[in-house]
Amino acid sequence: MALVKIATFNVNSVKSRLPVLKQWFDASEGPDILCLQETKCKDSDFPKEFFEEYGYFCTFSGMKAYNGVAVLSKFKPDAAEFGLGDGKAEGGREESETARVIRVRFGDLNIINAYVPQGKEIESPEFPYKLRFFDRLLSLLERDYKNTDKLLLLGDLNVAPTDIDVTHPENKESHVCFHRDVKEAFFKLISWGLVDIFRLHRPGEGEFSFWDYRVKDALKRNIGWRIDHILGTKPMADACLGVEVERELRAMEKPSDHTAVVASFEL
DNA sequence: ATGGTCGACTCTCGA
Repeated sequence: MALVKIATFNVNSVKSRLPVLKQWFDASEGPDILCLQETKCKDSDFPKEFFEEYGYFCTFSGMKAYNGVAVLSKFKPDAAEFGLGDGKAEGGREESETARVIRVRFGDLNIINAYVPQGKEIESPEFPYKLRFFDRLLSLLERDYKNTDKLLLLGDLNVAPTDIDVTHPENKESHVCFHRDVKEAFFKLISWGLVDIFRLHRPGEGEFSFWDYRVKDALKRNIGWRIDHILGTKPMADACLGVEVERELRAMEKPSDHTAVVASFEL
């Protein structure tokens, strides 16, 4: 049995976020497993050495300018896979899908780090693509895992599933991260056998992971969204001791618009 | 309050 801290953080460019990450790692021990999204750099540019100095093994898959995911871990992964693995990437989207999903296994612990497409606008082709992406995540769970496995699905899922996950739900019904169709897709995924572990430990209002750069004093006024998620099977929910939202990272110089969410497990 | 910024890459797009 050991305490294992597992985190998700949309960094909006890993290279520009190194000072924030450095302060975080220096101030505390740093999570044991850190899932990043929107690293925005190709694999040859990934700042591997930075993370290795803090004792992390690096598993990453990126592309120039957009998307990109990474799993930094204090344990060496036993296996790693990229993308949804269903051979169904639509024309021209192969590269971006590989840069949106990483699956890593440590013994019997399975981690899926996902950056779900944002969806642009309801009337755009990107929105139905986003909905299909959720369906394909569900197919991946059905295909490769059991809901009795130790499994976490975490990352920027670009959906605020309930009214308390946004600041003003009444005017967000046509937002791609709050439309009923995307909430339905989220709950369909959940119903496979996942628990919203973040929400389980933080049931109150005002628990957000993202504060838009464009909203004046968004962090101070706490105008945000809960779109970064830590979902897990029941064995993982049972093993979770607590969840922390690292608001201080969002308050630092040159923050990401998202912050890190960290769950502690007794595994 | 996705209006207002930020990051990557050419100046405009994506979030």
